Amino acid sequence: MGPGEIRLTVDVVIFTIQSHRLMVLLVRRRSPPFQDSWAIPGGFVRTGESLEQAALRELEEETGVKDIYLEQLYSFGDPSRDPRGHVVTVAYFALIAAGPVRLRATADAAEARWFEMSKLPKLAFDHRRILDYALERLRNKLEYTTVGFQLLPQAFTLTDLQRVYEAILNKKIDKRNFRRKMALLKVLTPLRAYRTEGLPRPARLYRFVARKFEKLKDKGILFPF
Amino acid sequence: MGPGEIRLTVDVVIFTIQSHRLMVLLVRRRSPPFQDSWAIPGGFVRTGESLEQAALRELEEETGVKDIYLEQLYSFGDPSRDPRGHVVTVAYFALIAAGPVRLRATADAAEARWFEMSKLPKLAFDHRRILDYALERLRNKLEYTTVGFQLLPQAFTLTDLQRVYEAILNKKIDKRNFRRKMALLKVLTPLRAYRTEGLPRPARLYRFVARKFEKLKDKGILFPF
DNA sequence: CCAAAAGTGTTAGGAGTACACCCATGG
DNA sequence: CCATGGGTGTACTCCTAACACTTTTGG
Repeated sequence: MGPGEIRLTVDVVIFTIQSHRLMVLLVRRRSPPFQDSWAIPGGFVRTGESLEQAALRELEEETGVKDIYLEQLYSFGDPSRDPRGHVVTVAYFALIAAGPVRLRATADAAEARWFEMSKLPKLAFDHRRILDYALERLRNKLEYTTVGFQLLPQAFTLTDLQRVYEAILNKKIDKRNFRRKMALLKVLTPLRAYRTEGLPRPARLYRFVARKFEKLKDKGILFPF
Repeated sequence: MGPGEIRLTVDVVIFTIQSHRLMVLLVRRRSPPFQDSWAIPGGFVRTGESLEQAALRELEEETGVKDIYLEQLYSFGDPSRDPRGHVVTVAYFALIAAGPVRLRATADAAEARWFEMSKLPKLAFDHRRILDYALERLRNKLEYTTVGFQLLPQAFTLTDLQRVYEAILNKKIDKRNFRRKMALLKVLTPLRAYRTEGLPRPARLYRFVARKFEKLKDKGILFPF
């Protein structure tokens, strides 16, 4: 057996928020191994294609979305992870803003569905491990980057934002402390508009302003909730 | 061109400390492309071998060391990174305790040498980028993990430890603040012994005690120098 | 007027930072 | 006795965490 026999795939863990819950996109496998099991969307890397291009391609094939947050997660290469042979996968994770996403019908996967991260089905291959790792990374990044904002639409309320943090960290956060911290960070601009639908009292809408953020990392101001 | 034409390598960025300076191990290439250039040690992953096994194998081939700190860094897969074709590499970084390391003569690399991270030669492929990324990761990890201790022998003085932090972060740290923080973390046990050689006054030796550390991460006590 | 989510301030404790002098030893 | 690196404490600032009530609206 020579080195040429190793094959390379990318798998993309796609997160979003729905009803204040962290969701992940899974596809049902149509062929063996693990036929009919749920799996993280992914596929083989093509010759001449970068890893990130391959991940973006898989992402668009499944969801039709472009221009979203994408980050390399980790590479998994245990030779026994795929019964068909030695398949190394480079895992990515992607964040989609809360809201309806049209899932595409594809040739590869008959079915694609969002699952709550806290209610996962049995997964194919080592995909459960990949998902656990992705969640851990997302939790860590929440504390020192602005990934939290990537999961919201352009305009959102402070309560929306707090719910994102609570859903991912799986714990309650004090409302006053949360708002004070966000105010201190100065990465939010209040909009003229308010949200009124379904609310007893209108809630101010905000927008994330990325350019202000870079300096904060150097100043050590973070999000340690 | 099919997916089978992508080849997979591992490259291992091997750091150590010498004379209070952060050093990295490089090998001189004996064949094209980039013949005679310096490069990060690495090689093809073998079928049936895990990525970590491959990294450990390369590490041992170059240095003869085992049982050292090894962590996956990132995967680089730009199709133009190797002129011979599409070669994806999974980069690792390894930390070797300060002290003399016997570098092995190998078939692949005629020459292997330690270089100061601040005085690097021109490197083959995209290895400069990999090295920059490894240094960034090392700096970040220094602040919230115990990687700093991996670069020292079992017994060390507080000044030794401070020099490691200073070498990696490339800045002076206040001695009193550094020592107070280390005392607060309670991960060091003083030994009975002192170091006397070459010192005006003997310096207490310490040992790192890993078991005490895990809880600190949860408590949010870190190393933000 | 009642229910429900929006919005707001204070206090106490702990970590970070800046800063200067005495101590022990070898030559 | 002197040069050299080892070793120690204090004051201030700032962030964190805990905690409860008033406001605005729709029904």
